[in-house]
This record gives sequence, C-alpha cells and structure tokens, in this order.
Amino acid sequence: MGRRKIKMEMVQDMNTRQVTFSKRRTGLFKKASELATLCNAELGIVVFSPGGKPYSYGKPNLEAVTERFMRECDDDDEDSNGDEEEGRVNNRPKQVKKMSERLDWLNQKIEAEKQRGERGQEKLESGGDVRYNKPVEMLTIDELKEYKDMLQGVHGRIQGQAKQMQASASLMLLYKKKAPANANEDLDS
Amino acid sequence: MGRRKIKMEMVQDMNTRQVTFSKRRTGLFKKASELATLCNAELGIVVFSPGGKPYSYGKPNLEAVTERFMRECDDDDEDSNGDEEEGRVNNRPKQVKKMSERLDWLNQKIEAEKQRGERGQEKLESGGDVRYNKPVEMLTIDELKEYKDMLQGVHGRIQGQAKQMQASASLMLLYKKKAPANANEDLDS
DNA sequence: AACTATTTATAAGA
DNA sequence: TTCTTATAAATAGTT
Repeated sequence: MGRRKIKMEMVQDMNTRQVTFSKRRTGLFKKASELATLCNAELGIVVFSPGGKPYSYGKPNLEAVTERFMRECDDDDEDSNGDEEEGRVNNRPKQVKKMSERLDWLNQKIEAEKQRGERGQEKLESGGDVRYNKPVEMLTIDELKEYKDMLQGVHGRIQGQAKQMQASASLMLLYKKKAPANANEDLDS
Repeated sequence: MGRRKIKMEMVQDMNTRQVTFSKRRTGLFKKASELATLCNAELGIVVFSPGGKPYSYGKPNLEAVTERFMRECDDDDEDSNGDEEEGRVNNRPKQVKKMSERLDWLNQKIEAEKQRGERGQEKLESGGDVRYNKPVEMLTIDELKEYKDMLQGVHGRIQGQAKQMQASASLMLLYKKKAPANANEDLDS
C-alpha cells in the first residue's frame, strides 16, 4: 500500500515500527469512524502500542469514561425501565461483582503503596538530618538516578495501567444499548 | 475507494447499507490484524451492526479469553442456550455505576500519588546536587533497595491485576450476545 | 459472490 | 515529526 509491498510480519526496525504503528492506527480509526458513520454502527477499539500505551476510539466517545459511565447508566435506568416489566433482577451480574472485587483489591494495593510512599518520603525528608550524622552510607549518583528512574517508572506504569483499565471499562459501555449518537470527533473526511 | 466517491453519511438504502457494513467490517478487521502483526500490538474491536449484532476481533484471541472467563464465572451461566430473548436488560447499571465510582476514586489516588512522586523526585534531584557539597547522604543502600523492592512488588501485583481486569472487561462485552462472527483467523494476506 | 474502475491508504523518501 | 508521491490495497457500483 505504499512504495513497496511489505511482508506481513513484525517490522524489525523499532523506528519504522513506531512510524508504521502511528500511521496505521490513524488509518484504522478512520476506517472505524467511516464504518460507524456509513452504517450507523456502534463500535469500540482499544489498541495497545508495542510500548504498552493504550489508544482507543469509539462511537460514542470512549473518553472521559467514568463520567460517561455514571451519566449513561443514569439515563439507562430511566429510559429502558419505562416499559420494561420484564426487567427483573437477573442472575448475571456476578461477573461485574467479581470485577468489582478485583477493583477493590487493586484499590487496596494502591492505597498501601500510597502509605508506603509517604513513609519513604519521610525517609527522604529526614535524610537531610541524617546526612550530617552519617557521613558514610551515601548513595552514588548512579544509585540516585536508578532510584529516580524507578520511581518514575513505577508511577508511569501505574498510570498506564489505569488508562488501560479505563479503556477496557469504556468498551463495556458498548455492551449496553444505544445511546443517541453522541457526535464524535469527525475522522470522516 | 470504489467506482464512485460516496458521501460520508449513513447509507440510506438498507440493502446497500448491509453490504457496506459487511465489506467494511471485513476491511476493518483486516486492517486491525495487519496492525497487530506488523507492530506486535494487542487490540480489540467490537462492532455492533445496524441490526444490533455484535462482531468482534481481537489479538490475542478475544474469544478464547472470553470463553475462559465465562467458564470461570459460570456459576450463574444460564445463557448458554440459544434463546435470544431480549427482555432482560438488567440491573447492571447500578453495578457499573459502582464500578465507575471506584475507577474514579482510583484515578484520584493515582493522581495524588503521581504528585507525591514528583515531589519526592525533586528531593532526590536536589539531594543529588547536595551530594557534591556534603559528604553525606540520606538513604542507605539497604533502605533504598527495600523501598525499591516494595514498589516493584506492588507494581507487579497491580499490573497483573489490571491485566485480569482488562481481560474481564473485554469479555464482558461478549458475554451475553455472542458475536456471530469472531474474525480471528489470519486476515493478513 | 465476483468483477473493476476508482478512490484511499500508506511505505519510502525528503 | 510532517509532507510528498509512487504504489499497494480497499471498495462502490455493477454483473
């Protein structure tokens, strides 16, 4: 589809692969947008880059997931229950419960990390004092850098995971029935 | 992209729209497959046809993940039979809402943690500079290692949990209405 | 389903 | 990264 035909296998060169990913992701989302528009279809896409970063496209919009969740669920409560005498409490939500339990567990872990982060920070802060008392046990610059990178990495990855969860949760939105076509960014040309 | 250029709006003729949907859905999934292959990326797509039928594509294998999850959580699985009764839009919204609140809470915590991490980082960086002026430092190597291990351990568990959640969320999409066609074979040509 | 005339996407290159 | 362009690929209308 370009100057040359390429073999359908993972692009070896990292740089080229990144470029390819970027271009084709854009193309994929455009195609998705067109399909949604032309056929009045709803769809959701979540793509994880080789680096693990999540990208998503959806109609209706998959952004601002949490707020949408709440809003649309409220709407859903009011709309779909109007003439649904059949809407009994069914037996399926166990999956949701399980997922919620996992979220609970996750939250606990994050809270724990938060606590420890504070303690670690105390150590850092008190370190200024210790510095004058213990002239020996010091960190090398490389060790400091390592520590810094570690912190950045952990925080970054946690955020990345959170985004992934959001994207996934967004897809769940599509499981529900139609919400009037909230206009999306028009990728259609 | 064909004999003529078409306006980017919903195709009016029902028959044509169905044909367009079918063709473009195939094309979209192929593009997705190629993106995944070329860039070693993971992705998932769910599309609802105008008629409301869900189609999905995923790498790796959304369907298998879905089935596995369903099996694990099949305590209440009564949907395996093929009856397509629709009147059971359930009480899920409340649970989804609950989950959304947790997600929101989670994000707040993560954001707060990020802030803390940045502050801690400043201290580290200033400490690194101080190091050239003062013969001492704050944390011992052991303390640093302990902290690092702790964070890494937490992160590992969080990431694992997040992946599970992601899989769970994806599969929930397909749990009820199973996709009639899960195009997961080699779409790459 | 197949067939093509065209449009569209994109691999390389700048 | 963004643009250019030669070429590959997708597809709208037709059979």
